Amino acid sequence: MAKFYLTTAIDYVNNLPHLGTAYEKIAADTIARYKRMAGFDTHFLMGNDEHSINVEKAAREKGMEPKEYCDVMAEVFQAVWKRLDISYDDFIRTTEPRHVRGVQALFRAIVDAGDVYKGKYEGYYCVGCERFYPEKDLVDGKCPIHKTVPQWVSEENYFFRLSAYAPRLLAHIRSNPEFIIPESRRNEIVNVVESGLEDISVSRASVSWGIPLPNDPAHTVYVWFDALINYITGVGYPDPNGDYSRYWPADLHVIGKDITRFHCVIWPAMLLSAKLPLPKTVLGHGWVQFQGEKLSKSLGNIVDPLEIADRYGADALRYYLLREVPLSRDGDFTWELFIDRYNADLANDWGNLFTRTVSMVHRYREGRVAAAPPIEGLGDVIVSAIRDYTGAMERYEIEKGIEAAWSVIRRANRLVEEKAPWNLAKDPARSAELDALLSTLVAALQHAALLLYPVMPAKAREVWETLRLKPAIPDVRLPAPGALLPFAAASEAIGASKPLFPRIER
RNA sequence: CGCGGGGUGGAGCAGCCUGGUAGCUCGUCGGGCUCAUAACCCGAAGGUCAGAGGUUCAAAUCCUCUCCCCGCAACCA
Repeated sequence: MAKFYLTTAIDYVNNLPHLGTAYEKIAADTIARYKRMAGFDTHFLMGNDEHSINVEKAAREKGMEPKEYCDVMAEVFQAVWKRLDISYDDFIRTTEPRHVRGVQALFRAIVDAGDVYKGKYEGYYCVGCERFYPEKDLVDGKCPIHKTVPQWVSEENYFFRLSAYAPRLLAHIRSNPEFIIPESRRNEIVNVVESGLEDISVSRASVSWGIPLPNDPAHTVYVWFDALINYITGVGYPDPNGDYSRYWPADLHVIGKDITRFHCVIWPAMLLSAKLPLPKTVLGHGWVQFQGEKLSKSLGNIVDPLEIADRYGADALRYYLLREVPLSRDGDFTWELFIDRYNADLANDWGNLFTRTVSMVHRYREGRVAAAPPIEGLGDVIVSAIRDYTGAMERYEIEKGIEAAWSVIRRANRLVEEKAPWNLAKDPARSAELDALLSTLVAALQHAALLLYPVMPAKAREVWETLRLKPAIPDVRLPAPGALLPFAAASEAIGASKPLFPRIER
């Protein structure tokens, strides 16, 4: 069986999950669910990034040990992901022994390759920011944020010979168009690499909350270097067998556009140095704004995704984000648009098709659906919807996949008007026509639910269960091109009609 | 010359790479239906595709310039 290994960025534990982080996880989760449904041996990794001086500091401020603080945050994060129905297969924390071991092994490999050397890291350092500033970024010689005079600090550090990898990186990017998507991100990285790379500092002598260098335990691994390695330690590196041999290289890293440079330049260079295969694709998605403004701590508009999920359900939030915000672009969340989409698409189209169908099956046929094949070309509509859907999902164009599913829903709603079942029901001679129509509508619901399952797993399951379809939806596979799911002849009455998405009144 | 994204009927977008009747969803207006969550279905109105110049038989689509909006460069996916 073909495998598919995907990851999201691991989250820095100093920030709570917000709408933007949730978007990334939801998108990745939908891809993972789709891949499982398409028959791939799928492995979906997420995790938390727990090292660095800032984490240590945050912990101390709360009167906790760093590890203790990270434990609490790991619980918080995973509770949110669970609430949003994120189906990760594994959750890695960078303080785990398996990660520490792998980081040291990879670091060792890079040292052995001759790509690490000791140098002096120096510059203007702002204590408030905990970071160095290039001279050009200072304002009147002061930190642009704290307006204080930075210290001149110099520290012995280990450097990674990133500069040496520019030609190979460029060649790789050029000959593998799918390595960085969307294309705009790819062009950006090509520019960066073409303009030359500088070696980077990969250790800190002053930070104790980190992973000790294998070759010099007085230093710890720089947090970014440490974090990136999770993608291989998460599947068992350095053990060459087991999950590592099965899943690496990753098929997809889903990350935010701000960290594409780390993932498309530094990370592949590290792997090249260690002589490990590179990930197939890095997808740098855009931002979700809130009511037209960027989510930011300083603006104080960080949105808790659970607030939305608690009010209208995780599926509605998932739907909105995936339908409204293509991975390749920035998008916006506004309550007004959310309610529009919810009512127009979920309540009126899908939800209404569901209730009207279920209700007619009960009203006209005591809840029993006859085993009849789809009529009037609806089968063709479904077949082409599946084809469009698969093509879109393979390109990670989830919004287009959703549209394909909607083509089935719209056609089915139209079919009801065309056939006027309320008239068929009055004429006993047309009983067979009514049977055929009803089973066609059930087939439409069945296939729409299947296609929408990766996006809205809970609601798809609800449709599936009400219609008494078997096997259970997570076990169903996408039908082969040109084929339909086998029609599940009803041996029992279907469930009661109940709104899938109650309208939001305003 | 810091980097990037975008400007298409009231709103949000597709189309642009691979020039050739301007498409979709929502909203508005009119009609139909009654199975359904006042939902569904049909029809209509509404756009000189930011602006100027150029290439071409033909440009939203290619080239040049200009204007405007928004991100990044600073917590943050």
